[in-house]
Amino acid sequence: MKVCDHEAEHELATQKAKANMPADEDVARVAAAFKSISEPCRLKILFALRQGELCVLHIVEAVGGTQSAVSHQLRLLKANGIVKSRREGQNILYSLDDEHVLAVLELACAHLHCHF
Amino acid sequence: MKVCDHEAEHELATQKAKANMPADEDVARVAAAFKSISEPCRLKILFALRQGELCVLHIVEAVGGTQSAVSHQLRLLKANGIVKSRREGQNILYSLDDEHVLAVLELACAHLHCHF
DNA sequence: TTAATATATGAACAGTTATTCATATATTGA
DNA sequence: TCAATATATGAATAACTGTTCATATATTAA
Repeated sequence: MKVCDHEAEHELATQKAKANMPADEDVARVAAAFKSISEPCRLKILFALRQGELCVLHIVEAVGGTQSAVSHQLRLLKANGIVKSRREGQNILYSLDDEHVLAVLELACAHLHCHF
Repeated sequence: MKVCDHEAEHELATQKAKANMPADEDVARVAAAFKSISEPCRLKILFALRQGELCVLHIVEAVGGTQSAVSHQLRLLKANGIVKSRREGQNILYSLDDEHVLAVLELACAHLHCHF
């Protein structure tokens, strides 16, 4: 069954692409991670957390929106391993989960020729 | 107006977070870029293109789904600067836009402790 | 224990998005 | 020019997701 007119040349690349395709379940994990940082509201939270730990109301102050909305978004970010949190008295302090998060942010900005 | 009980300590971080927050328009661009690589179908396309240039029907073969769905997704990826394309005869050959794309993919996998 | 502060969460609605279907455009060979 | 192959796209529907509102939980101070 012919697929296109350059079968011979690209057959190998197609075979390799199929062979190296991660399992659906792994693709879903990566997709979920990216999805969690793909909404403006959540992305703003990450930009805010570049400064270090912040409690929820300070995040609300920095990114705008309601306490409830920010809290929902923080839960999603945490569930996807993008941020982590610890309690300190009445406050929950959030921070970026690890250095990968900041690195991905910076790569994306470089790709888009941004500088912040 | 008191926000929480550690005002003094974190006041500075909050101020810096607000001062360094990119403009809404820039946040939206970054968000759009991440959103375009946050769906399993589109992510599979990127994984396939790690092997190099592939025509549409070969991509369809590698990632599954219909020709139409893949074509719609490719358009989105291209509009967001994630992939590029060139015509060769009857075929359109797609490839990753630049090295940042692969780097982001690899960082994400590292973050999730994947190895592919 | 009671009041105040900080954070989290369930349900519902509104807006967004992926897929499908039918069809259109573009290139090539006969 | 006609047929075949490869790719793209508009419209419609179905599924998903973010926000809001009301309320719940947790910590601290009095």
